[in-house]
Amino acid sequence: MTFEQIRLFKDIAASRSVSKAAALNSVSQSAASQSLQEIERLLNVALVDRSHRPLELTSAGKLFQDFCRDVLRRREMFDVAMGQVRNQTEGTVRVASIYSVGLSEMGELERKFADCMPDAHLAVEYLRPEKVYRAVEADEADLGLVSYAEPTREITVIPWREEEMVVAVSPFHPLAQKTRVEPHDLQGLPFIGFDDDLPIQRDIDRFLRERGVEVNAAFHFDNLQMIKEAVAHQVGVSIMPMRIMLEEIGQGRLMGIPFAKPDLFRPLGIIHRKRKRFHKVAQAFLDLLMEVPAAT
Amino acid sequence: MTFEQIRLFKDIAASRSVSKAAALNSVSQSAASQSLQEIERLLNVALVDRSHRPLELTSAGKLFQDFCRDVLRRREMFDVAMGQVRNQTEGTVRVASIYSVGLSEMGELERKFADCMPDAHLAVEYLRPEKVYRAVEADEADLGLVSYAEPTREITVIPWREEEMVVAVSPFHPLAQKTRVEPHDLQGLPFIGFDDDLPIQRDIDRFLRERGVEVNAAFHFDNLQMIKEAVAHQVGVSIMPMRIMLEEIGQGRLMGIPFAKPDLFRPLGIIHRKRKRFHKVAQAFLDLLMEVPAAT
DNA sequence: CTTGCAATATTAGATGTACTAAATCTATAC
DNA sequence: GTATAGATTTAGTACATCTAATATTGCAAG
Repeated sequence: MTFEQIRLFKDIAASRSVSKAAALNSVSQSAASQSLQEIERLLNVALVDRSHRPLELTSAGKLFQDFCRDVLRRREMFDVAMGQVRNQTEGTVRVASIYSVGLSEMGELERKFADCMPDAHLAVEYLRPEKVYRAVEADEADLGLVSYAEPTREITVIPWREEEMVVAVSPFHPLAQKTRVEPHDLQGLPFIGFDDDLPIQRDIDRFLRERGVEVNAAFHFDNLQMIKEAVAHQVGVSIMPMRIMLEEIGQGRLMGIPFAKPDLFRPLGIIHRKRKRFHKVAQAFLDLLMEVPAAT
Repeated sequence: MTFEQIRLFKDIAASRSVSKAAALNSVSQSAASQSLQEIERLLNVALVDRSHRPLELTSAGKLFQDFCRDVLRRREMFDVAMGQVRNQTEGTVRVASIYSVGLSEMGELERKFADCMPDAHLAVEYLRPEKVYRAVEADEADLGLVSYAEPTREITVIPWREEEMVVAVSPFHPLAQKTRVEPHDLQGLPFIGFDDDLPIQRDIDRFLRERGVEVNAAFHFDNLQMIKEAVAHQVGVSIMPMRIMLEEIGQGRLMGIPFAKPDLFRPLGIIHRKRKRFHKVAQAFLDLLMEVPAAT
C-alpha cells in the first residue's frame, strides 16, 4: 500500500467521488478506480458502497478513512521536521575547535565564509581537545580543529598549517630587548611549560634537548591561558605560537621573540570522521580552510 | 512510498543492517538496498551513514525511524479494528423488525439459523415501523421486517408472507362461542381499531365497507399492544393477525375467531437497501426467511 | 417504464517499477 | 597487506500501474 493510494482514498472518502479524487491527484479516473479496488483487494474488504450515488463508505471504509487521516497527518509532521533538519544539516557547518585555534582566527574565517556563502551558517564550538575528538566521532561536528592531530579508528586527519613557535617573555624580561633569540639564550632560565603528557611539551623538550639546552622547569599547566599569565607575571619564559599571544602583545603584557632559525612549529590539523561525505556547505568551508594562507 | 518500504526501513534502522532487514522481510539483500536508496531518493536526503559499519542513522534517518514506528503502530491498530469490523459485518446479520413480527417468530428463526450457520450471529432489533425503515436506509440493518412494506428511493421490498386476519374478542364475548364468523357478525359492535393513517386500518376499513358492515368505532390506538388490552377488557372487538395473539390466547385472555371466508390478510415484507450485495451470512439468513413456510 | 446523463468499472496495450542473481565495491578485522 | 562479511551496481525479467477507449451502472427527468 502506497502513500499515493492513501492520499487518493482520503480524497475519495472526502469527496465521495472517484473521479473528483482522481482529478485532485492528477491521475485518470480509471487509475483511481483501479487503485481503490487494489486497496480493497489488499485489505480484503469493501471500503465503499457502490450501490448508491454519491458513494458511501462502509464501516470498514470509515475505519480506513481515519487511518488515512492519521497517517497523512503524521506524514506532514514528518515533512516539516525533515525540512528543518535539511536546512540545519545542509545549511550549516558544525566546527569544533580547540580554544587556541579558534579564538585567534575564527572571526576572520567566519567573515570570509559569510561572504562566499551568504545563505550558509557556521556553528563553531570551542572545546577542550579531547572533546573536539569526541564531537567529531559522534558526528556532532562536521570538522574539528586541533593541534598535534592524531588519526584514530574513526577519525581522519588533514594536516592544515604549521605555526611558528616563539619565545614568550614579559616585556620587562632581559630577552625582551632582542629581536631574535638562539635556543641557548634560554639556558638555565625559569621555564613555564605544558603538562608533560601533551604533545606540544614533548616537542619543546625534544627541541631543547637536541640543542643541548636545559631550562629550569618552574611550572607546568595544561592550558595556554595559565602559561601566558605566568609569563606575564615574570614567573619565567615559555615557548608558544606567536598567533595565540597577539592579544596580550597588543596590550603590552607579553612579547614574542622568534628564534633566529625558525624550526619549531606547532602543527594544526583538521579532523573529520573517516570517509565522511561532506555536504556542499561543509565542503565549501573545508575548501576555504585549505586555501587561506597561514596568517601571521 | 509503500508500507513494505516503511517496514523494511524500520528493520534496517533497528538492526543497523540492510541484509538482516532484507532477511526479516523475505527479500534479497539487493532489493533491500535498492529499496532504501529509493526512499532516500524520494525524500531527497541520506537516511543512513554508510561510511561506518554497523550502519548508522543520520539525523534525518532517526526522524524517519520515528515516523515509521508511528505509522506502523497506527497500522497495527487499524488492522485490529478492521478484524473486528470484518467479524461483525461478515459474521452477523443485522435484522430490524417491527414488534409484531419479531416477538412471535424470531425465536424459532434464530434457532434454525444457529443450526445451519453455527459461527454466525443474528442481531435482531425490535423497532417501531418507521425506525425499521430508517435503520435499513442508514445501513444499520441488513434486513428489515415490516408490514405493509412500501418501496422508497432507497429501499427495495421483497414480499414475504400474508397473515390471516381474524376477529379478536374476549373469551367472555358472545362471539367467542363461534368457531367462524361472517363479516356481518361485527355489524354495530364496539370496535377497537388502529389509527386511521395506518395501512392496516385502511385495509380493515375497506374490507368492512365492501361487505356493507358498519362497526361502532370505539377507540383507536397506534399499536397492537393497546388494542389487545382493550379487547381483553371487553371494550370492544378488533381484527388482527392470529399469530400476534398467540400468547394472550394461551393465557385465556383473548380469542381469535377466523372469518368463514378468509380474505383479509396482513402482508409482511422484507426490506433492504436497493441493490445491496449481501454477504454470505446475510444471504443465508435471507434464504432461510424465504424457505420457511408461513407458520400458523 | 424508458431515456439520457454522469459516474464508475473494465479491458487492452504501453510504460515503469521492483525483484533476483551475479558481479563489484567497501569497511573492518586479522 | 589479505580475507571476509556486507553493501552496491548491473542486467534481465516479471509484475504493477498507468492511459485511452469502451462498457456498465445509478439516478433523475419525461
